[in-house]
Amino acid sequence: MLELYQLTQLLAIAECGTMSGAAEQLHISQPALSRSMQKLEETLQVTLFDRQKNKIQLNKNGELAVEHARRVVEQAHDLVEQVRYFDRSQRTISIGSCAPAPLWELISMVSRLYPEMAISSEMKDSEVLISGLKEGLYQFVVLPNPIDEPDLYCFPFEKEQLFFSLPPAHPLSASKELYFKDIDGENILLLSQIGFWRGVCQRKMPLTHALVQNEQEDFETLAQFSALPFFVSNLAMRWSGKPENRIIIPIADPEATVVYHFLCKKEDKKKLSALIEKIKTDNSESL
Amino acid sequence: MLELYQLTQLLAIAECGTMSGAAEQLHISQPALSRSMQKLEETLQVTLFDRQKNKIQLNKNGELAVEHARRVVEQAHDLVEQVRYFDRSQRTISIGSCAPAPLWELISMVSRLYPEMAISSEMKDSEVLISGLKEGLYQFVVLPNPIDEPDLYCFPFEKEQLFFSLPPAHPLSASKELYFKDIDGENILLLSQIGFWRGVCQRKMPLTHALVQNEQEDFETLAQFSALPFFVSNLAMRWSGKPENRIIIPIADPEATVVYHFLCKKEDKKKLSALIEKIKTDNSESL
DNA sequence: CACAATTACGAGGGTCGTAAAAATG
DNA sequence: CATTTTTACGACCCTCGTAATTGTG
Repeated sequence: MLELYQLTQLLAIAECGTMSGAAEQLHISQPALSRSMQKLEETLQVTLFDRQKNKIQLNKNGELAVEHARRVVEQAHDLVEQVRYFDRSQRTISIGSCAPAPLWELISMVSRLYPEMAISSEMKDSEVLISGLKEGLYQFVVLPNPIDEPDLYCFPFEKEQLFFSLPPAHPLSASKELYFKDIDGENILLLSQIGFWRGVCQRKMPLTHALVQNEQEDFETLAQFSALPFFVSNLAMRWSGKPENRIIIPIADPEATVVYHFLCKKEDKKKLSALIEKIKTDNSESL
Repeated sequence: MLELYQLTQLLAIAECGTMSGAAEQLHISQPALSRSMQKLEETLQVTLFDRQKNKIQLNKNGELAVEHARRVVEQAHDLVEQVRYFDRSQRTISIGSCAPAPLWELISMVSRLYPEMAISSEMKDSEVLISGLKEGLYQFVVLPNPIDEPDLYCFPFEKEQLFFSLPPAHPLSASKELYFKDIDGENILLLSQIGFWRGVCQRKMPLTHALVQNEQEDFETLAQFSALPFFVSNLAMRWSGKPENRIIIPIADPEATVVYHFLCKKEDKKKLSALIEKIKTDNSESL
């Protein structure tokens, strides 16, 4: 009977050129390898090596066998990888979101409702999220707008409202409300992982130079010890509190307010019913 | 360690749907198969079956694993087939010929000169022989004419001269020589395996109806007990003797005489030197 | 003399089969 | 009660490692 271990051993010999070297690489003794290859030749009913008492070399048969063995062993390796990956994906809920804020609540909800599942989440553009949802890359996604498609189930999730956080000394700090254009051109502090807000910012404040921070911690330090304007939102403040010594001024542009929408395949609606119920009851309570 | 026998067992289960059935098909006991699959799940770190005490069924992981396993096992099978086939081809001399007569002598020569080699021979058209030679399908071929190509080595091998074999009562049996057209239109007896002679016959005797015999034995019986004309040649008579009670009349058309040519790759000339030498010395003796 | 491959022999791991148990329809 | 899967136990095959042999540069 041909077995995979024989093929991997054959490949090791092909790599090393010598049996003793291959045996070392395989963590077995030379005699074991020698007999194993004799057995392989026996099952194939073919000689694989030119033997010259003191050294061996693959013959034509051997070289052909090595080519095939490479493919077989590689495919066997793929089998293990793929099955493990698939199994893992079956036990993982993948969430896609257009912005970070919805994930804060969703991840905690999901981990409580489906404690046996692993959770993975990522932020992408709306088109990527929708196609990813359709391909099964995500179990559900969060978009900044509703979507009406026959196979997809969509409902409003929660609202995020953007504010400017200004130092008290800022000339506009007394305003009741502001527009993006009022601050446009000033340096502002910005986090890098803010999803679609990044695009909103660039469109509405094209003249502004953003000091982008990759680390949450760095951002908070700078937010506390600099006089730079930055954004906060109702959701951010709910989770992290109001920034100290700052004036919070709502942004009046319609783009500064979004209603996030939960989106999943209709066929997955049942699987996710617990989550959907929870979201909806929370929504009605918060009204 | 993943092994092939586990994958074949998995495939058997996928085919049978039940473990006991698969065990029977594999000629092992159910418990052995059950534990083998448990071990497979262990090495993959994944469950492959839905277990319900009394019956098992492949789950999603299992179905994916089966798909991959099919490929792996199939490729492993291919490995064995291909390597064995290649080894055999290394130990086989394949001869291609345009006609049967040259093979009679060549095969006996080759089997004596290369007693460890298997011999395979076949008759094909010239173009097929030449392309087959270039592709390595044949070690050498025999053509009815010389070929001049840079990579090929060619020399005249032996001459075959065609005769009519007529019953004494035949109206033309007293002729010193005959042409194809003299017999054209009569029924003649013909063997099926005569290579390019078949084409010669059809071109030169378009009106003749050939009674084609597939079996050498049938042909000889009919040759002996019928009054039909048939062909013989110097080579055929050297090997099988002159037909009894028959008049042998040479055919004067130039197409009735061919000089067979031996043809091999120049790169194979050295390997075949023993044979080539033998042929050449035999040729010079026969002059 | 170092190094490489093969042969000999005993030990251990793993798969196998038989027997028994548990569960289902 | 027949069928199917799993667990338990003992047997045997087979691979492995150590040691010894042979042959080469």
